[in-house]
Amino acid sequence: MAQTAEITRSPRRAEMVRAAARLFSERGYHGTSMQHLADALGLQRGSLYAHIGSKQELLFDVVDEGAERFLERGEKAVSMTALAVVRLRRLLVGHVETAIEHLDAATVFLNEWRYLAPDLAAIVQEKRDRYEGMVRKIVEDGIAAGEFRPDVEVRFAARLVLSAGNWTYAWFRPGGELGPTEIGERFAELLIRGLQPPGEARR
Amino acid sequence: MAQTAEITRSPRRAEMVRAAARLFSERGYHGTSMQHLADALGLQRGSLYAHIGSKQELLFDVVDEGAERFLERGEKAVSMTALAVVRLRRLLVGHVETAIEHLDAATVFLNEWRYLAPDLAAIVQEKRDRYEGMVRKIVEDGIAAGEFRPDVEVRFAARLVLSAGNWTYAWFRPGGELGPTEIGERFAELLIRGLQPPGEARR
DNA sequence: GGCTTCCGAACGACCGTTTGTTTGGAGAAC
DNA sequence: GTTCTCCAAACAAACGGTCGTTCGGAAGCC
Repeated sequence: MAQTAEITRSPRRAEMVRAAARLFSERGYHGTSMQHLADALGLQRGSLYAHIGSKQELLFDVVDEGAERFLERGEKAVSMTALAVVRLRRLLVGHVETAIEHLDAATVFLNEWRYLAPDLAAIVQEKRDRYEGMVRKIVEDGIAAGEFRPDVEVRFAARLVLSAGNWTYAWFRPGGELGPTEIGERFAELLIRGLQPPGEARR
Repeated sequence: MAQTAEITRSPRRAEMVRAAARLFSERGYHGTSMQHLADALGLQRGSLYAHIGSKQELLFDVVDEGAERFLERGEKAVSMTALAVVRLRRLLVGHVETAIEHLDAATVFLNEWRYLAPDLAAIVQEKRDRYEGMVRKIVEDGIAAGEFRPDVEVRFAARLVLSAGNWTYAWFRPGGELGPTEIGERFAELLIRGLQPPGEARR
């Protein structure tokens, strides 16, 4: 064979994954052709295959990289020795920071992962579940410790928290008045305290 | 010309828009071919063009239909004569209900609208802004009336509310234990009261 | 007959991928 | 210092297939 497409992680390959992350996030997976990617790197279409196995493999690399980053930050937050409120705040700030620092990969991770083939999707699904489990753990701890209302439904609250966090950077534009950290903090604040003033009777 | 692609809304055409909504939501706009659509309707590829002008036109119809439904429900909620808390609750319940009743169109409205050509995207953007404005209005009213904390940032809170609402049906599966109305209500509850018990000191 | 609806073939363009070959340079051998 | 060998990187061309769209004509129905 003329060229072997090994699984090696060369620096050139990393460049390609990065370029793919940007294109996939802008145009979507199916909206991005290998021609687009080749153009972005100043290459011929076919030359890409000296470094990658397939377009699908490229998608997996981008998505998995995104997942790993969230997991890393999340684990730090859950394993802290602190009040649930503090840990939740830390996780949310980390979440938003990670998402915005790697906006392309995060966008692809959220919007395009469903185009992964079943076996690859399963790997990512497991990591998503693990992450959601972290949020649930914190909420559970908070209820047990009396920091959160005893009547909040754990699974529901966790989903809501992630939902809000995941949509946040759909409207984030770099150069706005608020940085990632500020957004994360306000975000946690609002979720923990709610819109109502403290002590307000329930309506 | 043999076939005129008018702007008429025939019943057959509506069928096509509905089928397109389902396919676009499942496979994405670029991941759906006219062949897929023709198969779903038991037709030949070319036959579709007796009813529609282009694939892009089909996307616009699906997205715009989704937008209109949200606006209709939203307007009912803002224009109510009631406490801001009540109106917010009503808007959120309506939002989730609408989204789930028309899950396909809502999904396309959220995930695929960015593939609209600039002039069509602008029309949808205006409607999105209008909807966001409604949420902002309610939050503003709530602050003015003392129902919400005076220090909540209106634009930020509104975005957060919509963010959470928009991701909610990404994980909604029909036949689960909770229906759309229940989800909407719990959703509003959590956003208004927060995770913390009432009267809890701020940490 | 006129209308709507669809078929079936064709259009040029582009898709992701494979292939054989060329290129430029690094390292060893002389 | 010149040759020779080797290798990774990229090129250019082609593969079979699919893309969205057009169009002439054939049915079916009023």
